[in-house]
Amino acid sequence: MNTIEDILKKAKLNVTEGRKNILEMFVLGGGALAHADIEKNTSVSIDRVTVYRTLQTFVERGIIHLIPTTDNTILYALCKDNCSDGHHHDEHVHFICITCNKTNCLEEITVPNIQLPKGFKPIQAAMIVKGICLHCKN
Amino acid sequence: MNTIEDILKKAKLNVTEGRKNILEMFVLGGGALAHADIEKNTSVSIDRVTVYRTLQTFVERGIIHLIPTTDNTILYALCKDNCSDGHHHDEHVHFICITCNKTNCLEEITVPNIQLPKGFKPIQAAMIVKGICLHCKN
DNA sequence: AACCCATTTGCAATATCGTTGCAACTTTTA
DNA sequence: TAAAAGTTGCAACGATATTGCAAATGGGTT
Ligand SMILES: [Mn+2]
Ligand SMILES: [Mn+2]
Ligand SMILES: [Zn+2]
Ligand SMILES: [Zn+2]
Repeated sequence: MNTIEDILKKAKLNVTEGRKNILEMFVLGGGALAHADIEKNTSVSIDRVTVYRTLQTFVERGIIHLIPTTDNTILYALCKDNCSDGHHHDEHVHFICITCNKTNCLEEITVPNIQLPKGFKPIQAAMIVKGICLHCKN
Repeated sequence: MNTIEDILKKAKLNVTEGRKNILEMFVLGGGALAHADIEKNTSVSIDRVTVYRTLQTFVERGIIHLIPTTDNTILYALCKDNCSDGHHHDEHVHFICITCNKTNCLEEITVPNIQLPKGFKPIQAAMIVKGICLHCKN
């Protein structure tokens, strides 16, 4: 039935108006969101602090993940199903459109392995590509 | 003769105590630095605002470059010689050691090209690798 | 439905971070 | 050495983020 509530329950979180609202923005909107996007656009009014705490909780429970950015803003996007609790599996490439300024998770593109200098041991890698997105081309 | 002053002069900047001090930290230290590192460790006391403005100026003149991070902190490192004015050529991989917490520019490793989904046009790419660095291994 | 208890929320206070305008000071150049 | 240009520090401000605590809400029970 209701996807939004299911996600919250699966994460063992109480289903509250605020959480439903915020999660809905991720599920329906599709793209990446910043704290400010959420604070401004929720239908119900939600306190700033609650937004911070909700995002933090969602990250901890594997509902959303932080997106690396090149301009030190903080962005979040929905995780895939197999993320949970403290364990994320979001090693995909992120694409930032310089026209519409939206950030897309390219779930199907994984970060390539590269050859590091001798002595460096890689554990995790992130890749951010900037360019023109599908909708903004031509 | 004095490398520090040369770099400043080449960038058409006045040679001041503050700038010499900050630039020296980059040249001697070798690694990446955050605003806070600089504010705390300069031998002469330099105002917060001046540090901000100095870093900004150095970036504009191609002396240092911003380093992308995954935790939305802002880091800077020395540019290679061929960066100047507003034109940077720092598309190398950055390595963050999870032990010593230092960030290294891997100047010789360029960010690999990848195949994006149809319709996405790449313009610039960044890659950040986390792991254990040369000095912290074993 | 009324209750209890754990969880969640909002508010106020506080901390950190970064920017701007302006007057005083320093560096460069003549 | 004096004028002009460039740079700095201070104070004020704005944005962003964190914490403690009391009030409100949600989930489970009777
Ligand atoms: Mn993603
Ligand atoms: Mn670098
Ligand atoms: Zn776009
Ligand atoms: Zn290390």
